[in-house]
Amino acid sequence: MDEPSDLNRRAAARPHVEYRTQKSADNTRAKGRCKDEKQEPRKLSSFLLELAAGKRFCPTIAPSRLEARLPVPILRLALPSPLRRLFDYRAPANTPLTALQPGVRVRVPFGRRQMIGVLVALAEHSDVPKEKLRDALELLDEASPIPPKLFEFCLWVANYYQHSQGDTLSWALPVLLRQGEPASTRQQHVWLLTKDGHPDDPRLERAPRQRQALKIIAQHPAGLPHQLIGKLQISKSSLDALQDKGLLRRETRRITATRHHGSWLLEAELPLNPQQQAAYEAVRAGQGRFHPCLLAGVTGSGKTEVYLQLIHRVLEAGKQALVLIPEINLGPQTLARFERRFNARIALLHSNLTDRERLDIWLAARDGEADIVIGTRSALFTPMKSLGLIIVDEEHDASYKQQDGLRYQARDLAVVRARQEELPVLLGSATPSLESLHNAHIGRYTLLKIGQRAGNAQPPKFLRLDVKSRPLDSGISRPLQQAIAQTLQAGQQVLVFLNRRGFAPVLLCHDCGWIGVCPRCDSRMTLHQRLHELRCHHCGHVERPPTNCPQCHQVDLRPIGAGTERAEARLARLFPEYPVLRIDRDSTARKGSMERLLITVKRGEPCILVGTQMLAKGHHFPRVTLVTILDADSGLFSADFRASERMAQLVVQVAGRAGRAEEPGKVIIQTHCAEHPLLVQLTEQGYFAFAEQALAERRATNLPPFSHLALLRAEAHKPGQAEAFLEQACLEAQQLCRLNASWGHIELLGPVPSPMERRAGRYRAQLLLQAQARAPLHRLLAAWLPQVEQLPGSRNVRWSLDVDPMDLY
DNA sequence: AGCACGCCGACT
DNA sequence: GTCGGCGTGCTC
Repeated sequence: MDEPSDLNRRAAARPHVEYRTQKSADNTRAKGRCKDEKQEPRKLSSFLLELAAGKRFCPTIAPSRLEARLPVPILRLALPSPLRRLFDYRAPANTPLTALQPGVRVRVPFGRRQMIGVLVALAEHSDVPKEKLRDALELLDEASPIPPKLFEFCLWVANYYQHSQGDTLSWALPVLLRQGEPASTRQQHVWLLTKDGHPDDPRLERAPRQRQALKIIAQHPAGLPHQLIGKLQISKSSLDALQDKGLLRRETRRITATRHHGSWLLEAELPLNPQQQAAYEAVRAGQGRFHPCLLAGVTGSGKTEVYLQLIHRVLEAGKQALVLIPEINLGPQTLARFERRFNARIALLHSNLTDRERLDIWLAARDGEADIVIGTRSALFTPMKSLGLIIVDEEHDASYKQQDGLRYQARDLAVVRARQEELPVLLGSATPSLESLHNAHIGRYTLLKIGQRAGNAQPPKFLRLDVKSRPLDSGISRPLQQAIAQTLQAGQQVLVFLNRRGFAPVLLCHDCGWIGVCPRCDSRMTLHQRLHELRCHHCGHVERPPTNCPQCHQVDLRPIGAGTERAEARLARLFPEYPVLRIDRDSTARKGSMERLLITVKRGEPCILVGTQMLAKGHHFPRVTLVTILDADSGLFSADFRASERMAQLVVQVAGRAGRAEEPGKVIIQTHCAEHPLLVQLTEQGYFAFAEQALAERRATNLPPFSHLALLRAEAHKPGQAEAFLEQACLEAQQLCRLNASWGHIELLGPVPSPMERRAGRYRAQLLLQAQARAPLHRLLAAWLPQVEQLPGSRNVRWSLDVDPMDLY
């Protein structure tokens, strides 16, 4: 054999196929089994093995004849359904075996609908009774549209989070691919002159429109894209006529993004300080192998410059970089910075893309036509032809965890993907998560610290302001008011941080004690005074605030506590000569209003910025020299064991907005427990000292990262229903644990009602699983979930499993 | 999840 | 009389 045929080459290149010769390992409870597969002329399995090994090549026998002698293989498909199993189908008639690569999409009948599934495995026969087995309708791809490594990654993810494989693939693939769109780079029609084509052609003397059209097209020697025809006032009929005369031709092209040649750099790289340099060298040293690094750099230490220079090296090596950013509007800002630096094809995946644009980027990245891909957590599922580096910026950010459906943690998965693709991965943050710090401590990640700020910027000074038994005026104590006044008088800006929207979190009747509660949740409604509304922040329920108490009909209804709206109003009265700008989800709801507010701040005149955590992220306020945190206590005494970690991260991130220029910043934290060890640690010795203390507490209480959690949540319309379901599930789990004591110990905590039992009209409960090691937990989950799915109550409750939950609500 | 089937209340 | 409520069952 001289030339390997296309058929043969494809078979040899095929990734490993899970091939089952005997009865499938799962699906064992299927009632019937087909046993009449004896008459097959030869074993399909041996043929497949030879094919996979590239041995079999038979140019004289047409593929159709070859297959005629083989039994029809069974396709095991992942279908977009929450059911945690694969579905078996007979391959469509006359399907060449070589076309059956894992990852190809297959259109199948499912119930009385059609669906598009993804081929996961081939099998010789199925455990499904013959009469139930149906024929697949068609294969949509010649080869897997999804690169084998990414495909494997998706299956890994499905397994880890105990999510349906089909649903996981659905999440990971662009919408258009799930809908059956061809997975090839977009085609484009362009118009070109033929070699005879010339605007001076005598035949056009009496056809001015055609002549004009030809002139325009002549100006585009590379071809004029068809979409521009309308814009340039060229009519379809002129084009037809010109084509008939043989002056014009149409060509179909793949749209390819080509890079302008030359240097990758558009601007000079900044010099790195020794710590930046060390971090840069350390990551570089890991090129081409799995090398997870945690870059812990204080705010303003120039982490981004390290990223940029590392990416530069990746580009020079002819590879691609994947950059994950949190789910706030940092995209445009990041993109702008990258575009200023690099002459490269940079794609930004953001929420406003059309399905078509998303598919185009997906394909471009897959085919190596994008050099850098920037995006939020879902960008982690972008196929990359030759990935060289993954960066997760602000790795501690909560938005990396998806909170519904497939509840994945993109930061953790970035490390998994890097391990699988043998790449360095860089997690960066000024306030690393305790999980990542722990991983660094035990040597799983390389810890890289940048302690100094770039330039001459001074770190801010922290001050704990004890407000015990001091009156709070809309949440603001007298000493704080004085500090604000001084700062404003000195011509500087003040940032007031309060992580609570609205005017007041409670509306109380002073006469009878009535409180405005949400009719659908176990929660109090927040008063929004300007909107004249009582809002539930948990379900979105809105009502008019009453003028009289609904219970005693008196009129003395008082707002208790303070949110940003109240702080803003109070500050505006206290400091009428200075602008007070509020930045939270309510004040920036309208498009562009954030930008307008920021323009005022950037002008640099003294002003007060009041806001929620929106203020803590991304934006820099060089003229802010005083940061005040109105309430740090909620972070110290929450039922949630991660509350203090989040509080510390927020405080440090907010503080990082101040004192970036020459003026040193000051941070004042109002608290009722100024001597709280965590707070003292944080303010006097910094985030890393705090983190050590917090980690020691986690170790002592056996909480993550020193143990591993999974949370089974359930909610139902009737009270008690969710708990009853979880009780059933718990019994199953106990039984599994008893039968498999060798798996290792797993603690079952609950079921208990959720901390806020009723939410949006549903009663919620949860069952927590805690294990010392990952493996026993996952062994249990894998055996348990199929049982939970079968539970009789599972129809009446909405339930979901959260592996590595971020909050226990 | 979807989407059927199936059996009981208020309405053209 | 039927339109439609959500309980139960199934999807290879």
